[in-house]
Amino acid sequence: MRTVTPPGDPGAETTGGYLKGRIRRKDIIAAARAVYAEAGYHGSSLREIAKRAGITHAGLLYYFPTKEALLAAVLQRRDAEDAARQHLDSSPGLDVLKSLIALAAHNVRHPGIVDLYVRLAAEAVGPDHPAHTYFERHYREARELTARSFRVLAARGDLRPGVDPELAALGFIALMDGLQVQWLTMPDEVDLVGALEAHLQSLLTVPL
Amino acid sequence: MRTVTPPGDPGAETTGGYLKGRIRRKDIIAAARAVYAEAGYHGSSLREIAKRAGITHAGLLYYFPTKEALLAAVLQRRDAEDAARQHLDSSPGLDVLKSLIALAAHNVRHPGIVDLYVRLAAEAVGPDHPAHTYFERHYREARELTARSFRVLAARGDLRPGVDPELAALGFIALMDGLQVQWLTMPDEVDLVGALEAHLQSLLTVPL
DNA sequence: CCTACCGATCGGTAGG
DNA sequence: CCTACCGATCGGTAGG
Repeated sequence: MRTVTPPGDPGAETTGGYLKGRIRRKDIIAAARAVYAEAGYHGSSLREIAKRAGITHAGLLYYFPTKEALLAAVLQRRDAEDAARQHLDSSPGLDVLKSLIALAAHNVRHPGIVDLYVRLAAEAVGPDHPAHTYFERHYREARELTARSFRVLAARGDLRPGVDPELAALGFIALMDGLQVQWLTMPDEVDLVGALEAHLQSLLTVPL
Repeated sequence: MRTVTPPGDPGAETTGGYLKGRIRRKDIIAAARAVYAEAGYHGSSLREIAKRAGITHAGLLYYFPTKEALLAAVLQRRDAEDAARQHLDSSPGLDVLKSLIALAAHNVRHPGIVDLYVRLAAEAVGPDHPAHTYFERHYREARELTARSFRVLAARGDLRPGVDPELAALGFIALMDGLQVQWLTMPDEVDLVGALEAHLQSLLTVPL
């Protein structure tokens, strides 16, 4: 065997290169997501990730030259999937808020995604963490899209008087995150979607 | 020197034993809190904690026989401090909710406590984590105390109609947690206390 | 992509 | 409480 394979070009990720390399990269990223979800980023070893992808850890480093490069690829893939799902770049308004709740409902059926997100977000609060900038951007974008949506609702008179769109947006995103932690800790006692709907309804003058 | 020192009796923690040993335990626990806050539990090493406490890691293990025993002591100490502050065991009602917001305001001035809590909670979502049971209990108790408070408000007519006390309680606790993560990630952009007050006000028919 | 290796670090123990 | 050690594991590199 030992056929021609692509170099460990950072930035190429899952696109570009030869077919075999693209498949390997996809497998490695999938394995990394699973292990990060179970053990966080710092708690994960390249050897464990590589084993699940069916190669050695030195082989993994052929495709992703450092541990951080692999994390970057995982985060990039998450963004690509979110964008592909297209729920979030519709025009601001009630639909955006509903699609955020739909995203939460989707996540409840895919606990691994929630695990990955919750663990990485908590690890990345420190400014030195390699995912810190990613989460700053992620939170800022989510908050601004949500704030715009609340402003649209306010202009229509659908927002309960006295509700500040910026604070409501901050709270809505925070509520999603906090609910995920409690839900992961005790899935049977936490109605994630119900709590989100109840919260949103309490901010509106119109039924959901 | 080498004077008589207490054995590594698990359960004794900071009470009991000789004075010197109690002081050492306190120092070690304080160092552990700081390191956990920076690196999480799994990311912390006994050597780093011991160094900050001014001993070797083998010396630390004389007082706390395993890494897990030290974590248990840290969690136990947190509960003791919360109980000593007595904010939380007043009778259910608006005062409890206000004191939770006051606790958040207190935490904003002590980021290390928030860091410790956020990191450990995220790590402990897995049922195998040594702090998992602690956080299950913690969440359940916080949620129940809050739910009781909302029920008291509802009976008085101070709760906005349509608000379910159980879901509101779940949401209030989750909001606190989620806000803490965003606040740690970008302190300048997040008004933690303002968002909590705005949220609580939106659930009430009376001014805060 | 693998084998084989490196230096560093880990939690824990032996023995005083 | 320390010195000295153990086996295990880590990310990364050399060299094919």
